Amino acid sequence: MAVTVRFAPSPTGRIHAGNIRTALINWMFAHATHGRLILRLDDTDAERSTEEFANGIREDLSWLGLDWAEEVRQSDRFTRYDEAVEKLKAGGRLYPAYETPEELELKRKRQLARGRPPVYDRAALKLTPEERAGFDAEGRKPHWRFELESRDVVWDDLMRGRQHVDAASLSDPVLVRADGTYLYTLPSVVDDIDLGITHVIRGEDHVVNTAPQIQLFEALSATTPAFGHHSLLVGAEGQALSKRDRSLSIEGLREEGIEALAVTTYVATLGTSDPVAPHANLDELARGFEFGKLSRAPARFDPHELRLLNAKVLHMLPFSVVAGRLSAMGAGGGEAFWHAVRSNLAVLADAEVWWRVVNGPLAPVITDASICEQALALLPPEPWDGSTWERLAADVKQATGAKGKALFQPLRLALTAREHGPELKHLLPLIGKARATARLEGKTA
RNA sequence: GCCCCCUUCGUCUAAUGGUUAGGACGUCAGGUUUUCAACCUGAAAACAGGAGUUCAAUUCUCCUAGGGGGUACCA
Repeated sequence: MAVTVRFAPSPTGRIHAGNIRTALINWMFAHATHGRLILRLDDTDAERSTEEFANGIREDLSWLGLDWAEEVRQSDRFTRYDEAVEKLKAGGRLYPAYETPEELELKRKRQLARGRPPVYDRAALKLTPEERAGFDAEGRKPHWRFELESRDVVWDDLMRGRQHVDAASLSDPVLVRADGTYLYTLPSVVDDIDLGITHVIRGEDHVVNTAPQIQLFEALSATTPAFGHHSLLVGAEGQALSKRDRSLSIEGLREEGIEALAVTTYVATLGTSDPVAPHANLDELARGFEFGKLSRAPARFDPHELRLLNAKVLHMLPFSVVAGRLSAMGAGGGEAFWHAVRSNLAVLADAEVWWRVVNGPLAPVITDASICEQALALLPPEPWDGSTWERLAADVKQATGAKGKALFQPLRLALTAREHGPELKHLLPLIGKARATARLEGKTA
């Protein structure tokens, strides 16, 4: 059976590095197996879900180059969930409970105080028909719980190996709220069934959820998919990743000028036995993907390391990939320009500075007028190429007797107005004779 | 509180019941580029702690500590 996986964010916020890891693992697995990735928007919570966030998620995924074969949203599928509810009621697995959230909270506190796990006591299961009728007559609306079978639930996790969860230690999950809306559990399972999901790949925060979900698949007479739970990312200090940390949001990273490929490469190789090193594209990343390479320990997401990787990724990007963005920022210059400056960039936007150096206008910095004068006089006729600079430097050296830093620093400052930068050998032909002449004369050009 | 998972250089990790515990990133030093970056070479740098099993434990077992996750009418 063809692999079908899904990435299921809830559009109640923008996605961050941790979500992207889940998305990326799903994408790489689908890609490597020629399977399908479905984007599922878990928007059953109408209060907090917005179209704006949904757009933001699509935008972030697209920017990263993670495409999906199909999109579904849970808010379109309520009739399917209603049908599943009927089936579960008919099977005797769904029961109404009338406790208020406050009452449940109190029960939990009492259990905790006695050193007991806060597991629902199933009081509602012991209600007589008369008692239920009484609550209904009062106008109290029940919420609905799924009655778990008290047994050890076992599955072979794609990343963690054989897992056991004792369902007897779990509360019967609420599937339907008192107001009739759905919680995450049932829609997720019904969607996985209807969409033919073969592998549920998500973060380890869902490990325990898997037990009730497996029982739900069974109660709905469906085949259970394979499950895989990856470890979660933590921050540079080992702390849990916060959804509010903007430096970790995909939007924030993009605004900072980080390359999409740097983000995907970093997140895909972090916490794996592969070195964190630049890759040419997503395909290459997907080719190396194996569940077994993922460590079970949480990995640290360090923005500083990401920036270092970003520079390396940038240095190997071919001109064709950046041409459009360079001209969008007003830096023309073509391939020669790109190759001259790319290894001096930390983020692509830095190219703009060098474009001005090459294209002007630029006010030169004259620190040694006589060297500049000599250079001016010795400027050869165009066309200029990669050897022009070396000849010029040699000629000026001979004419002035200056050498080393005393020779090169004044020329660099006059020609580029800064102390550091790409090799003048590559820069000089791009600057051209007209601008070089003017700058050596101390004029802005 | 209870349950599950995890712990090897600063970071991501490899390997193994007997190894000089390997690699990558970073750091430091040298080279190269008469600048910076890039590049090349080299160096420093780790088995969380304690018991036990064993001729031998980083590796197996237990305990402790630390980290992560779960324990919702969140997802």
